[in-house]
Amino acid sequence: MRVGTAVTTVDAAGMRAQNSSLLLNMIWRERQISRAEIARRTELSPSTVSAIVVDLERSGLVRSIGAGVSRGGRRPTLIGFCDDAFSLIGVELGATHVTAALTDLRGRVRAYRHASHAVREDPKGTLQKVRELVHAVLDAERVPRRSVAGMGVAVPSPVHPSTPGKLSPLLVPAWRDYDVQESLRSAFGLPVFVDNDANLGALSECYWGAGVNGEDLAYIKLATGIGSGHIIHGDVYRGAGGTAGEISHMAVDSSGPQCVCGLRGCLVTLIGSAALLERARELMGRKDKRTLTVRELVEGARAGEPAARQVIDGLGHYLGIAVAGLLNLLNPAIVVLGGEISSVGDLLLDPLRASVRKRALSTSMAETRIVTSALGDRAIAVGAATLVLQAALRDRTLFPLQHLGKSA
Amino acid sequence: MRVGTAVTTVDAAGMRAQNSSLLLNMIWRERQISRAEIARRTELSPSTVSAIVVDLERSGLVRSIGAGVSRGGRRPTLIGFCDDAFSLIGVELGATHVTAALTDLRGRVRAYRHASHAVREDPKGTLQKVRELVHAVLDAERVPRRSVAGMGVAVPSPVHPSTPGKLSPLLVPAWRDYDVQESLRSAFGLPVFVDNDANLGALSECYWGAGVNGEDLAYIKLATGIGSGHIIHGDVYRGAGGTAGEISHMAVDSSGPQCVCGLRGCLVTLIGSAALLERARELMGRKDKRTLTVRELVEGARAGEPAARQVIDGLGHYLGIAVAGLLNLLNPAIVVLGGEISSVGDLLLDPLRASVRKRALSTSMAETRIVTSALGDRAIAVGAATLVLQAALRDRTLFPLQHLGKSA
DNA sequence: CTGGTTTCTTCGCAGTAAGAACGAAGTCTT
DNA sequence: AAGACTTCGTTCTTACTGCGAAGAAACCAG
Repeated sequence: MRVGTAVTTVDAAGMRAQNSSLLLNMIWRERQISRAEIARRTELSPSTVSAIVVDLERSGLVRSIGAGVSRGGRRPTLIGFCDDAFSLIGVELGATHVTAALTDLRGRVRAYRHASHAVREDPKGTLQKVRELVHAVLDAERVPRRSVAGMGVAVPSPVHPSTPGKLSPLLVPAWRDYDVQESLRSAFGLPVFVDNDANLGALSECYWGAGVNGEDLAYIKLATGIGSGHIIHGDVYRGAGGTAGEISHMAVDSSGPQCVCGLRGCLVTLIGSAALLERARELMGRKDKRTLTVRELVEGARAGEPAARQVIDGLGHYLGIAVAGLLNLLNPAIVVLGGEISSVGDLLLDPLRASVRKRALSTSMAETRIVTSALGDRAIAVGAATLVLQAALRDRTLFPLQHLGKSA
Repeated sequence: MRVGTAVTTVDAAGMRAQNSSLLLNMIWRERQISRAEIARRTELSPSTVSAIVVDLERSGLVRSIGAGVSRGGRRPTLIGFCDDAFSLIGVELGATHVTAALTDLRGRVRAYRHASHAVREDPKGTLQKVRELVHAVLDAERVPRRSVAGMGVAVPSPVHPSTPGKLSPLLVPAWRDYDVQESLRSAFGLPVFVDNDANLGALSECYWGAGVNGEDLAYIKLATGIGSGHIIHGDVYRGAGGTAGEISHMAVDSSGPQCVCGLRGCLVTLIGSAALLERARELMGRKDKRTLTVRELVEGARAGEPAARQVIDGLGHYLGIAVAGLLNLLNPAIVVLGGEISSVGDLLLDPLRASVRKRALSTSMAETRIVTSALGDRAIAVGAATLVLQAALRDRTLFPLQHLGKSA
């Protein structure tokens, strides 16, 4: 039985590593902070704080950035985090596209590439495409391989904790013989982290979006399928088999339409992109016209088109049933809606909140904020890069050694 | 932003505390293990292991229990955990009853008391009753106050993390001015831990029941209301506001009966005890007879009564919808059903599993076991005591100092 | 009985954080 | 403007921890 206890043994070096991480995290969070303030907050002794800061300075992760305001005595030296000390790579594999982003340690995108590709059907070509895009973003900013801490990859499939590189053979059968993590690790010689796209959307929101200060966050990705990602105690929650958050086939209306999965009224048959566009076409009465896109639906709703508004209202209604269940079950501090359709903002939030209010415990509802994402279409790729950042802030050794010369 | 990193600073004493906890946990888990084996598994040096074991022996938590089998050389001395070193108190507050259990450090009940009481309406009398029952179980085993590590209390209400002693003013308004934790702490001078009953059922299963070896576990309590508790990474998950797992009003059938909450087809209106008994009465055609009990329903189902079987089938059907949603959302390793009705076993599990299979992702379904509880009606009280055990195994200082004399 | 193995303890060593003392750099009062 | 007081950061000593080598004890095999 392994019942939630620290499983890590500690020696002197481990003690230093732990305190060092703690400081690194604090400096990263605060952006600038003095040694004295760190000592006060951590309750570490001033001498210890100084010693660790020297370490961190030597590795190039932090540096002095001038004096702060006095508190009645000598002015403190502010220590700042070096956002540019290392770069991160985030890759997003969608159903039909591949993107790569190069970010700094503050989640800022310094280079970005996008390409359409039949990801599901063509693993080999996809991996080749990824290599091209990653090289492109690295070259665009002339970033040496040495200063990259690692690579995160978002995949459109659940990821089993014990085989992080493998995609689900049921959902993406063509990838059966491919290992995303292994092939990219050997291609670039970098640490590679893989996770589900919705999970990384959640991580992105937790770090750079609406989830700031929130420990427990739920993210719902509205797209072809409906996926959710959950941050619990600041960490992505993956479940025992890595399929936590797969809510496409949650039943919300037993009298709804038949789904390919065999059930009636699955979330995806009611509010998946295909269903929404189909409904919009019906209401607009333009069956003959060429394919409608989500973008057009969003623009229509914003322009006040009744049909588009009606579709969004329906989305809010059904999504509310699922969100209410999620609130009662998980009680997150915040629910963030992502995916292109979420850009309609309040047009979606108003009916959604109304629907949720009717169904959720008033206490859990009162403590939960429901918002739409403000991070845009790069959120997933940035979330992938964030996975590396998160790991490296915990274990400094992930930041490659460099700057071996003494910085007087 | 506090993004899931160790928030604890470490010094030399903290290092020892952490390693000490690690060893204590291992000895507790293994029941008996040699120093050499501990050193191999933890990768701590033999000298360190010996030193810590001396510490633990001095505090009375472990002791030598003879020699083990040789691995080709000197026979190892086995160290065993002293299950009787301290006692734990677990209290359960139900809607209409109060129970108190005295357990050892292995979850064995050494004394148990039960009393009916109008808990919801009478806070003052309830607390008085708790004091009586606790004194009774202590006296029954002649346990001195000194050897009790603490008291856990299960309450029929969500518990907000920041105010653990307060019950929900919405669900239990009469308790507005009472603080369970504070009043019992001052009454007994012991550490008091409070949590929701379903959460503690989950904890109980994780330690003593079906969840052994499972880190992620979901427990569903089938009673007047439907509550669920979740163990995530070995810890009770409470959510941001403490209301995680309140699934009574999860919507599973939009064409179902009207619920007091305003919605149609809430779980509780379909499978709450009242609904099940009502349905059974209808099917049995004995509207005139006196009130049916859950016990009678269980016995009827076991005896093969068609009406009872049909009610259980319906329970399995609806519960399956909720469990499927839970699997897709949280993907636990195991789902445990508790509450009196769950004692029908396979009669419930068969239709439940069939219902779930139709709705859950096949991958998450494949990895999840669904079982009924085997712990009986004391599970919640024992879970409350387990809350203390869990805390004390992490932080040894919760075990009160005694045995100050040298044990040569 | 002898050589090899395993277990556990003892002792010196290295690494870490704590704490006291101190100089440096400001602020504030007079 | 001068001196007292406060805060900041460093240096040095001390205490504690875990590690590793060495050794004693206990056991097995031939």
